Amino acid sequence: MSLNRRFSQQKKMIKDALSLLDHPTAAEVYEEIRKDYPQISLGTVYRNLSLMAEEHEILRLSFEGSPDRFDPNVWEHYHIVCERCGRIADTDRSLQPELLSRLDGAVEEATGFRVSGRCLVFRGLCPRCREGIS
Amino acid sequence: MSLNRRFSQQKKMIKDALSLLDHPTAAEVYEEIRKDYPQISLGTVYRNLSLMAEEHEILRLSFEGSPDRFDPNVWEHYHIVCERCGRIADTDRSLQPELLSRLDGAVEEATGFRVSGRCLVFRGLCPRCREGIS
DNA sequence: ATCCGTGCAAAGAATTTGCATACAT
DNA sequence: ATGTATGCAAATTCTTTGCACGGAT
Repeated sequence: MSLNRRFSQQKKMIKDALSLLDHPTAAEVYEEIRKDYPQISLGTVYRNLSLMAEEHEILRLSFEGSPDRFDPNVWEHYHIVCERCGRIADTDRSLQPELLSRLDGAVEEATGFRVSGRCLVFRGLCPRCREGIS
Repeated sequence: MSLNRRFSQQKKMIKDALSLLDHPTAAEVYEEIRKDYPQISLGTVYRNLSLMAEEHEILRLSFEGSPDRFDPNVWEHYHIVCERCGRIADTDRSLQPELLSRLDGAVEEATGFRVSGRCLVFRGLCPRCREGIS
């Protein structure tokens, strides 16, 4: 049942924009590509991003109050959003596996669910925005 | 500058539906209320939910692939979604404050952000869906 | 009597989809 | 030659908003 997917120049441009832009929305990817290739269509951007996310080639991220964002880093990792400027940073290296499995264990015990993954989004102030506040 | 908000029957129905339905979407709240009060309008449901969320009277939750959901429990708490049936459960009591502050601390150290909150969504299989799988 | 909240419908934002053509295989 | 992927535009889905009217204060 797996379809034969072809290589396309547009898909490559989309992946490039993804790495360049850090956690962009589809519209941001579209605008970036348009600089070099104005005939790109927003539908193509959405189509490729959705397909790649389905195939786990990239991640689709959902943040409250913003359109979906996309991430070429498919390793499970987590994010923190600056509540002042909206900047998004990865928290990967900060979360020891030991801490996560204790967390999962606690959740499993309390809910009876079997945990297979997590989506952790922290909120806070980024270094730049912390200056001049206190 | 705070406006005088009035009491309305509709707002009460919406809060009632919220507690009844666990993590419903606006459309689900709307359908529930329509059973008893068919003239309710979806706009009114959205208007009230958005206002209440802004005033921190309820929470607005964003899950990937689903419209926003609403929660009358305003204490910071977390959720787990069944990847088979979509059921959403709370994980509150399971997460010891000690574990969370270690998590926050690790994130702060790695990112330089100051953490002020988190939105934790776990993924897994609910007890019902685990049966008959292995 | 005032003026906020409602119902309705239209507008708006985000995303998906149908179709004819272009292009990778 | 075949059949996906594209560009375009229309369609969907989710959510917000403008306006005249009804209801809470």
